[in-house]
Amino acid sequence: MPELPEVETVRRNLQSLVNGAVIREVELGAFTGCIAHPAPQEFAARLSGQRITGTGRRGKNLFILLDSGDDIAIHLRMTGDLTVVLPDEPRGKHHHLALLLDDGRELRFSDTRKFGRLRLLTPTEFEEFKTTVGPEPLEDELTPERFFEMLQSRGRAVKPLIMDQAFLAGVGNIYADEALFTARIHPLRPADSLTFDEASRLLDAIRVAFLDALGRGGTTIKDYRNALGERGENQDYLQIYSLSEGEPCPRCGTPISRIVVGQRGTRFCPHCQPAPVQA
DNA sequence: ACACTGCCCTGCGAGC
DNA sequence: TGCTCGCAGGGCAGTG
Repeated sequence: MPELPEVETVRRNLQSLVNGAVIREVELGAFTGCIAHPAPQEFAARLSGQRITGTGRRGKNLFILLDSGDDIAIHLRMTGDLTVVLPDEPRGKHHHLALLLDDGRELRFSDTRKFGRLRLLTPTEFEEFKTTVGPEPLEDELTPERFFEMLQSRGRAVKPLIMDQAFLAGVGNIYADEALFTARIHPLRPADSLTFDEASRLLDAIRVAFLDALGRGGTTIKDYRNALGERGENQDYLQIYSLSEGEPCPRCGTPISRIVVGQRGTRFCPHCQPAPVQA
């Protein structure tokens, strides 16, 4: 499922593939529920004739900037897929939307599980939207001191907290497990119980996980493809997410545990990531 | 304000 | 072999 590195990979693809192109027409598929705002017909009408002037990203949200000043905000959720193809490319079973470009190519959106969403935002709506998303882990403004301070005021378990997009942008289930493993922090540790050293290690582990994955074109467990339809390679380098319960920890050999935290399957090493002490 | 639960949706693997 | 069932999960609405 696309998290920050995968969305950033797609953004870079789109930046080189469609920047400067004009959207001639928007072709709606049978399922228009993927267009969250405004109504599908208005969405299509307002996009037609617009030139793409750039791309952007905030956490897992991808932006396509238009010369009208509006932005298309896209969230791929679990199985959303954006690809740039020639018109003779057959449409997949879960094709939902196509932006027909003036050079003949198409920017297509497909999504098996129909969780992904597109919305067209005015500059005001865009600014408002950005305030709902937490800081970017890869930006320098997020210092270890600031991250520690953010954790200090929160009593909930650290894993669901770092996956909360309003708290921190871009971390999903895969990189949460990877980073907590690297930083040797149990996923159920209350956020405010982390020491400064642990907070610092966690932020660093998130950054390393993201940068490594970016360098390998993202993680493809099953569905993820970039805008060229290619798989990522980072799945071959995951430390713990791809392991099953009972398989040995790659660091110490202790059998890996699997629990459910905030409805998400969670892997950790009970030796390297000791459980919080109950009060 | 914060924390937590249920729901959306389809494909796939396990079990019988 | 073919069926049913339950699981996978990001974000949002609703609840406490």
